Amino acid sequence: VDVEGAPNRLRTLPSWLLGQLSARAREVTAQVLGVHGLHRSQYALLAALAEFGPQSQAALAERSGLDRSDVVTWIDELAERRLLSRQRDPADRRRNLISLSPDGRRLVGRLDKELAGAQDRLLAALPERDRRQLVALLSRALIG
Amino acid sequence: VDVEGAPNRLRTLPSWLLGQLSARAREVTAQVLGVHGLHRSQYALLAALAEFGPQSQAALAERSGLDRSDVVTWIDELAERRLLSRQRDPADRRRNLISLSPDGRRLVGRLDKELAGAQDRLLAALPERDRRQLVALLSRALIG
DNA sequence: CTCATCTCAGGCTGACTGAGATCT
DNA sequence: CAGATCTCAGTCGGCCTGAGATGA
Repeated sequence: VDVEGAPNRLRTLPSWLLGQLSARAREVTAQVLGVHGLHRSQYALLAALAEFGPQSQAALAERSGLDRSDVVTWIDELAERRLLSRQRDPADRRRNLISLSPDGRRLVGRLDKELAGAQDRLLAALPERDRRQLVALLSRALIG
Repeated sequence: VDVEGAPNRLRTLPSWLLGQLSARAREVTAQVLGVHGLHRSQYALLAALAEFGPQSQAALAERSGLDRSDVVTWIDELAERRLLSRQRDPADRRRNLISLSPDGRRLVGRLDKELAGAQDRLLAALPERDRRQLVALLSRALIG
């Protein structure tokens, strides 16, 4: 998409700019994760597991911002690839306790580096200082 | 989505932050336009027409960042509501010349104001100065 | 019984692809 | 002829809803 050729009404509209850049962000991250046969949602799940430890699918859905229904399917795949394990929680047998496997943990480390590279490509036009500024602004807009 | 409860790997990833804020942006703009029975894509078309004048559907697709196939359908609706007119271009009969109607032009003026209000809600946490900074950073990232 | 959790089936939308008809 | 334009049918991925089964 050629942003410069777009009408001023769009080129100056924050919501439109966000949509455009977010679309590019999707592409670069999907590309990186695709190499490992992973979906962006699956990285979110692995990230939540790496940082918060073993937990239920409901907790994972909440922390990764995914829908509980979809978590089922993503976890199915990850379990089959032995990146995590799914076992009934003995303390509450309604729950599945999801735990990252050693392979899963190693993969997260790899993905972190490769995703950092993807951000570099996405924000190639911005110097480091501006990238930090952008992240700060986005965070404040989301949290405030 | 609770951004603060998300894992650090996501909370600090530009692509993820963009995705989150862009999702909210979609909501607020879709809500505003929905009141007028319009889709976000249709506003993009009206904006391109308001700024660049009568033009072909292909030109509209290019400038609004939409797919040529989808433009057909959106224009169908807008034409039926008399917000624009669709007529064969006498100079090149492959083309449809799309022109904004007086009603269409009036509506664009209204939408501009209402969308500005939507941006205010989206970025309520940021003071005016930071909003300009955000727009500048997004533009530079997209253009560079 | 009520509520939480997981699972599955299906719907909806936006973005795209491919092919055909018309015209330059 | 090649190439541009418009149209339509259909696909695909991401996001969501609702209902059922199990268990606290």
